[in-house]
Amino acid sequence: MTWNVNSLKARLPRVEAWLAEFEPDVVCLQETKLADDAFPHERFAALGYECLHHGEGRWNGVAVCSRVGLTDPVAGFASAGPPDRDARIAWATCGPLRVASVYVPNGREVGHDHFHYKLEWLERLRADLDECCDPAGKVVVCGDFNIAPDDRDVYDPSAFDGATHVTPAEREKLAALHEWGLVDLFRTQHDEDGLYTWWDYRGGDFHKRRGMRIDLVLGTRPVAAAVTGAVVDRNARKGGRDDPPSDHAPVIVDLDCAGS
DNA sequence: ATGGTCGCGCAGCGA
Repeated sequence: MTWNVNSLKARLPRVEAWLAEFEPDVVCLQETKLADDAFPHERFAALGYECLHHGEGRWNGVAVCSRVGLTDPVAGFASAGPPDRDARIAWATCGPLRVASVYVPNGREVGHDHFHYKLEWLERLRADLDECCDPAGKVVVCGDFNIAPDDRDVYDPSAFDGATHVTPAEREKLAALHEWGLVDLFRTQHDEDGLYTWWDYRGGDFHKRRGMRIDLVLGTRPVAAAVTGAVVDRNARKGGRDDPPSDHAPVIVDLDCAGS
């Protein structure tokens, strides 16, 4: 499962209730907005999870949590090179899977410095795969990509003309991940449009079904062959002042890992 | 009605 929680501090009761109900084996979180020493390891341990957190405090922050073991943790990019300026990726081995939780830079506006950072960040993610992973192995890269892979992943493509998340430049970087060997696991199960993972808080967008599918679970072909189902839990996007939701919903992919 | 919503943290930025 992957979920951009938009502050784990603000979302902890909701995340705990969700984990207790669905009991996923591997959990990737983004936008924890916590420093490492503020991560509630004991609360996750109480639910059976061992966690790797990579955070900085006010912004960003990612985690990989597992109840099937967690080894070989890497906080940040795994490949050679200078450290990332933000806390946006963490790698760990969970059972048979090599897993990355990623929070791809938003980009802000096309042409903005942050947009170039986004494109370079995606190139660096490809370098992690090239240097540290095998496309014949069982690798999962999931999280908030801040890219809608296709026009069917956006409620109104014309509303995003000239905006980030849909440009050819961003989609080409995503294509480079597919060329390496990653498959969009959700799309192995569902072809239709209108299936989103993020809705703006403003304007009642969630209730008007104005969203985007920008949270992705990518896996190598051996993983794709094991997929038995995939869903977005829209219910987790519901709620009001007494139980405020993240602006993202969790994406769950079921794998049959018998024999691995 | 010239906004609209969050989180962080206490102004205004980032999403």
